[in-house]
Amino acid sequence: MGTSDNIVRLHQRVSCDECSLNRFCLAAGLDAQDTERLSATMRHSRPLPRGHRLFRSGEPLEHLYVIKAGAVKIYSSTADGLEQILRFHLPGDLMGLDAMGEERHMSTAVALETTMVCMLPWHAIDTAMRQIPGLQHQLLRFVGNEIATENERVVLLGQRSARERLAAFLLYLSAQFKRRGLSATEFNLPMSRQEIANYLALAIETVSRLFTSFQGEGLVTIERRFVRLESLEAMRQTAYSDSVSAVS
Amino acid sequence: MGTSDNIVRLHQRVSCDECSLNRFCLAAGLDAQDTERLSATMRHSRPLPRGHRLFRSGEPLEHLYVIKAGAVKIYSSTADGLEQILRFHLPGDLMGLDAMGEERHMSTAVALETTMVCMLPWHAIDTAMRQIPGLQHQLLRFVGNEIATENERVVLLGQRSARERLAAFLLYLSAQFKRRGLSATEFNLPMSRQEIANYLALAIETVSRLFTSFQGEGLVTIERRFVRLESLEAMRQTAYSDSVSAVS
DNA sequence: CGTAGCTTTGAAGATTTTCAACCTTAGTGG
DNA sequence: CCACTAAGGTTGAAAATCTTCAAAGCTACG
Repeated sequence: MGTSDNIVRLHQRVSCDECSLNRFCLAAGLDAQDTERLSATMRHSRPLPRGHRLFRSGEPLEHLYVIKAGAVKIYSSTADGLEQILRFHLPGDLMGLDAMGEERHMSTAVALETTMVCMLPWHAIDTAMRQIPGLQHQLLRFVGNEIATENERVVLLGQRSARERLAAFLLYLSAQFKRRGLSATEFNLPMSRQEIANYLALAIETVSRLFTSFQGEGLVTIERRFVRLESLEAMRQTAYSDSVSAVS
Repeated sequence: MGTSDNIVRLHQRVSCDECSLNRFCLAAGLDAQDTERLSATMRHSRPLPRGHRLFRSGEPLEHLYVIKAGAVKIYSSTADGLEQILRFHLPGDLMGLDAMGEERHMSTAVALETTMVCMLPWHAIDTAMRQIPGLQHQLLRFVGNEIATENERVVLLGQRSARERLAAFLLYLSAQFKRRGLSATEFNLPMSRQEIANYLALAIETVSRLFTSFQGEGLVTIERRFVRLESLEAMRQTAYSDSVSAVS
């Protein structure tokens, strides 16, 4: 038990039309020829094991990555060796955009589970952009959304209690899975408690206790990495107004 | 006393070559004609009073703004009315980039003191980008840097204590002023205690106490909004390793 | 079956917030 | 010119939240 039948595991393969082509080219209004030209430069990774590093802080920007299957964490390391997870990525997500400022990665990307990616050479994108006006526009949109997401993250860390943060995190995952056609209420966490804690800027024990507490209130059912949200509405209550004590 | 002679106030006018033209066009390698064409679309605001709103969350993206003089805070409002200041901007800074994703502002910009800005119509930039390859490249660099800055902010909120955050904030301001040719060790805070507290995700009382404490340790001299950093090195110690008790 | 790694739980402790009061400064009107 | 007021800032004490330390439990894997 734990993993229900209707839960599709993340590492099932997603067709590649779904990733680069669709999100990049078609949305940018490219014609078939342009799409073909760009996708020819694209390389596909073999399955990468848990812990595999896609890129590392400081390295020059060589590729953008689109996840085909699996999950990835992006983290930043401070001078004194502390790590802060900045975001998690799921299939379909584009990674590496934050390197565009300096053409150098400012963060490190590591696979959380067996992961496959498409690699788009940056120089190919760079030259394609000069010829295809829609592409750069699309890219700016992506980056703009990235900033908006980061902003929400600062609000989360700045304004929300531990309880609210964890609830918001579960809702965030729920929305991500739903967008990918998976269950919004039942899923497996791709990351460890330690990684959740780090992401939410909490101690691992705090996360553990909150999970227990959520379960006690009937908000969720949790079994190791399996999560079932018993009520999205109650979870929203918890995420956005802890002051109004969350009764079922 | 408080305001020394050698401290140039922010609201002294910065020449406009300094803002849009320089940062945007010249850096993008545009020729004189292109630069001229783009700068012709640019509008200059009259001095805006403290509290003036430049743009508001939800509004469609109409302009990018470059600060000529003054200071601006960017904040995001949550559904339940809480505000989180995302960043402060000083003369020369470009604002509005985070609206590119949805072509709609996701945050609100308000003048902290009397402020003057250049307004660049987004449609002009958008069309110019299609013709001038260097421009979009430059824009992507800007946005990339914005993401890198946001990342650092998440690390600050996630990994640093109140003490470390405030020290890092003072060093951040110091660097900003230095970059603008002003004193790195003596300046006036453009924002209130409340705004500092909100930015650092702390209670206003905590900020106040820390200022007092810093002063007691001889790290700074503070008088209302005037700040003198007595030792940048000691302040760095405080910002990055509070564990090693900060002795002069 | 045993070990290693991750997770949970409890108790004590630290940091930060909240509440409440007071102080200071700048602006206002008598 | 001076007192008054409002806004912002400081300080102290109590309380809450979250973390740390320590130990034990569980699961997966060899």
